[in-house]
Amino acid sequence: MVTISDIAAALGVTPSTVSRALSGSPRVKEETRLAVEQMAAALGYERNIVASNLRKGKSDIVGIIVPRIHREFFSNAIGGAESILNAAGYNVLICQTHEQFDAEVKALRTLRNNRVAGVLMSHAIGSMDGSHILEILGDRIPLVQFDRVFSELPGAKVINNNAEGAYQATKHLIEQGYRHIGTLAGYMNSEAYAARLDGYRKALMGSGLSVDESIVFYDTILRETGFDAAMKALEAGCDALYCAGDFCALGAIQAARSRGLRIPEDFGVVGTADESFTALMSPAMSSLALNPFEMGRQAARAFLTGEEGTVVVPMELKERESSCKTTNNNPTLYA
Amino acid sequence: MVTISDIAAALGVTPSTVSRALSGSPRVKEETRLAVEQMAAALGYERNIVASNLRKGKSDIVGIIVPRIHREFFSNAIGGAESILNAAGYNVLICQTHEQFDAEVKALRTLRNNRVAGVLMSHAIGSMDGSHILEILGDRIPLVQFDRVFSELPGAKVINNNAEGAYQATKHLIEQGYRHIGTLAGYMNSEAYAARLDGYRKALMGSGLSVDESIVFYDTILRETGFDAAMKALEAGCDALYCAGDFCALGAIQAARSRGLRIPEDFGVVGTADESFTALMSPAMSSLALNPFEMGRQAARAFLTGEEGTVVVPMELKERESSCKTTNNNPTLYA
DNA sequence: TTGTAAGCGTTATCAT
DNA sequence: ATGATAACGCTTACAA
Repeated sequence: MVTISDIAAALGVTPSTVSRALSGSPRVKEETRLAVEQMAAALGYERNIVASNLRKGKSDIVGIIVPRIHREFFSNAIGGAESILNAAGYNVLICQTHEQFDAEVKALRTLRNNRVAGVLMSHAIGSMDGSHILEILGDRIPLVQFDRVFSELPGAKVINNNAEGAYQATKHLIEQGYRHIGTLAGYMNSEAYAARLDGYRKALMGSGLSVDESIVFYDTILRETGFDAAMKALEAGCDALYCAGDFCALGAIQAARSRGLRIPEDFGVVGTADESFTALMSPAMSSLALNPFEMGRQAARAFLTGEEGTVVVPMELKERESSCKTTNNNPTLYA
Repeated sequence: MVTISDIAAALGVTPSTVSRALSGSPRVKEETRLAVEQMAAALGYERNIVASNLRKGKSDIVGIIVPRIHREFFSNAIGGAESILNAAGYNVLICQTHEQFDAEVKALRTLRNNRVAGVLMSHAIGSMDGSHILEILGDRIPLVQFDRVFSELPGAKVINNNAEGAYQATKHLIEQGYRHIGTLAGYMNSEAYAARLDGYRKALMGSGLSVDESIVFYDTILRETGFDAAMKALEAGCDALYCAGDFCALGAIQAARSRGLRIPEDFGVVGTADESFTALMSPAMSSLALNPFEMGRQAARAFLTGEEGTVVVPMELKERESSCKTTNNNPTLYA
């Protein structure tokens, strides 16, 4: 591997001059800068970033920790962060925790030991609080939390406006004529799910409908548990469900079908996350989109600017067949 | 940040001793090793991997270059590679090319300049050959190509047995009673698609059916182009299509439905890639799975062992509703 | 404008 | 078993 010393030797100057020339310092004669650049090209020189980073005491790598990259939400969030970070000259080191506390600790240590410039993270379900994050990163490595955040930690945060989104989704169901609307609410130890339940309640109350706690179902985010909860909801006389996830919403649709109900005529469903299958299935499922790409962008931007506030990214209701018995402006993709 | 010198000073020994103690050298007295370890823990020391790597002239980072991480195939392949590499003490730096040659060159340079231990890659559609790869990585950074490979490059390769898989998929359609089977074949400048077409042809010929070139459609991998090609196939009297992708297969199903045909009774479809929507839609789509997780694992293993051969990962036909007019052992998820 | 020299934190080669 | 020293490749005061 050719180094700046090789270039210096070939030109009869010192490594410092070469270093200055290559890093665009003004304290170099135009003539020598040209000579250095030409020689560098001729020898096929490429700066050793490892050495450069060691000397400068900083890194061009930003670590991103997520539960699993194959979840669309996270891969899109990573894509959004990357688009901003690459443009700013940073590279991205991605770690998965598979929702496990131990893996999260290991990832944090790895990033710290690699002296990354910063960490963007969405914590594992297995992490009950953020004390380990603070302890490992210290106050030298900036942290930006997104989606799954520990409010008690300092630093920037990027979250969705879950309450507002769920409010809109529920209001949409009301406007479509559904009158006994339940919810698959998810896990209440997650701030995001709690906020969605809040929005659901506010929408009902705001429309003069009562909140029936017997059709609020907790801890249901999988298709299977969504199916079971929806069966109970049907027995309780529900005619629609706002679901805090897409997979449990899918289960709800299957449950309604197993009872011979038509969707959306007899039963309405809105999911959350806008997973790609929701638009492809038949009937196409309405879903509250999380805008992960934008969340990733905002997280990256917060890292770059160093602003420590909380950024709220709007959600967007995708109205499709499964909840539109009145209007049908978003027909299924199936002709 | 606490360094080995701090530990050394605190114990009245030299940095060399501390370094040896911490890296498990046998040339350290058990007693001092213990003292060093305790002091390291007490001071909260963590090895500076950047410095270590510079000195050792190697890195614990493996670069992975893919077109886009949000494609399920690639995020799963990355997951597979990561599972092996993390266990072996490596970390993973992920770069996306968005299918563009320029971005691929930039990614290769970034990884080279970071002196990564190796590169696992699946090249962009925009890369017409692999000369830039060889030129940038040289022979110092080991390269493993997976899925999209340039055969002419040296080094390890991991590919699917596309010909065999497409053969099985087409044979399955024949066994289900379809008799005029066309194909949406994809791009012939990709070795993977060419091999699939080959398998399709062999299956027809092996069953005594003739290959009708008028129902072999090229350059169709999107839903939209799949729809258009399928319409032509229907006019030509096709009763089934083997599709070299899942999205064009979705288009084909939509085309058949738009003509009032029932699936699978009147028209059979098999896609390729086993995208998750295929199992969720109705009718559930049969698809030839690519086993991306296993491909990632094999790519990582090839890097670790240094073996330079070509590993062939088997594909797996997922028989679902869209192609099973005889048997229906894989009903749709909708009850 | 360029050179000198020190140092980032670690590890390897000597020597003791 | 430990210490002294140099070196990995680069950057940056400081000096000239």
